Amino acid sequence: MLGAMEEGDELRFDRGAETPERIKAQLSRLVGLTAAQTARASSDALRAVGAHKDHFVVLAALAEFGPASQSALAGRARVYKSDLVAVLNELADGGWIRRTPDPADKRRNVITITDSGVRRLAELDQVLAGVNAHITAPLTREERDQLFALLNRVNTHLAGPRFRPESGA
Amino acid sequence: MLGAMEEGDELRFDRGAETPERIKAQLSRLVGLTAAQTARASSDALRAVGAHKDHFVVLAALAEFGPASQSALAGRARVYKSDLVAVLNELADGGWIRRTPDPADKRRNVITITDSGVRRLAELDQVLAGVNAHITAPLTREERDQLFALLNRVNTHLAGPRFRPESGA
DNA sequence: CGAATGTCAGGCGCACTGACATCG
DNA sequence: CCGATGTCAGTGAGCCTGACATTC
Repeated sequence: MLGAMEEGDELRFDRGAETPERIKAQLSRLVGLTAAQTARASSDALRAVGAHKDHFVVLAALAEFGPASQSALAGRARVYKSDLVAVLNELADGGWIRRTPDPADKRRNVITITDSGVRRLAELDQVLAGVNAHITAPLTREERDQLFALLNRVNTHLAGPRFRPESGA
Repeated sequence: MLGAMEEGDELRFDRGAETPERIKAQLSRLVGLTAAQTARASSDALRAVGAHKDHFVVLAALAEFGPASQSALAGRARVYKSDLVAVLNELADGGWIRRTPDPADKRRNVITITDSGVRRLAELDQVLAGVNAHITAPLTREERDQLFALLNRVNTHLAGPRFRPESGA
């Protein structure tokens, strides 16, 4: 109750930013919840150059694996095929990919990355590298590598189960 | 043109099977984007017990700093005051907090955590500890501590600028 | 008067589901 | 017929902005 609180001056800290140390500590115990913060930084930076996360991921998947059908692409880039449609539209509008019907299977489109798409990918890659640099500014080089290594393992571990952008399921 | 894409590769991932290594590597170079994955895990787990992230954060802020006005609470818990209203309604419905008008300042409400609120907080804490355990399963204890320490620093670094749930701060 | 407080109404982006026509 | 493919429509939570009445 109010017992713990002494005549209303407890509520008098209106100006800024006390640092809730313990809350922050608890929060960063949550890998996930802390994460949201940093996720914004990436998507903000991408938005600044007119892209989304999916643009990057899809272009990367194309660059690595070559042309693919949309559903294959969805699986690789871990994007829902329903969302992929819009992403591909945008990428096609930018001239970064080409979407051509597959003559061998009329249900499919073959998605190909273009030369400017490769350049676009490099651009986005650089943007994201900048974001990472900013995010990890207080860390030393070794610590940064360490962090990425750890996140990579966590990520790999989580990737297996749990995610199925409408594969067979 | 279809050369790079073979047949049954599609979406078969029993144990991270068709996991695009380089994409994953690129993704986890993005602290932020990797983050989104893990964030889901936390909010899913919280939803399973009928809570959101904000429930946890707000209760934690109350437990640590004691009773507070809504705007002070918003600043501490880093929640928008507009969203806080609904959160407090839910927490009040659960009997976890009490919202009483401040006699000294009729604009304000004094938010107090109840005994069952403290218990609720412990419950949520445990839920999240479980999530963390799951997320960081492949890591050793030292690595896990290391990861949290690094994230904590990153978090602290990012917390300063960029965020101001309208407490003017 | 200007500033703060709580509240409500909405917006935007993102992960996700479901249905549907078409084709193999 | 069964299943895969691409597409569209729509949900729901999260983060965020803006306005507004009341009180200081």
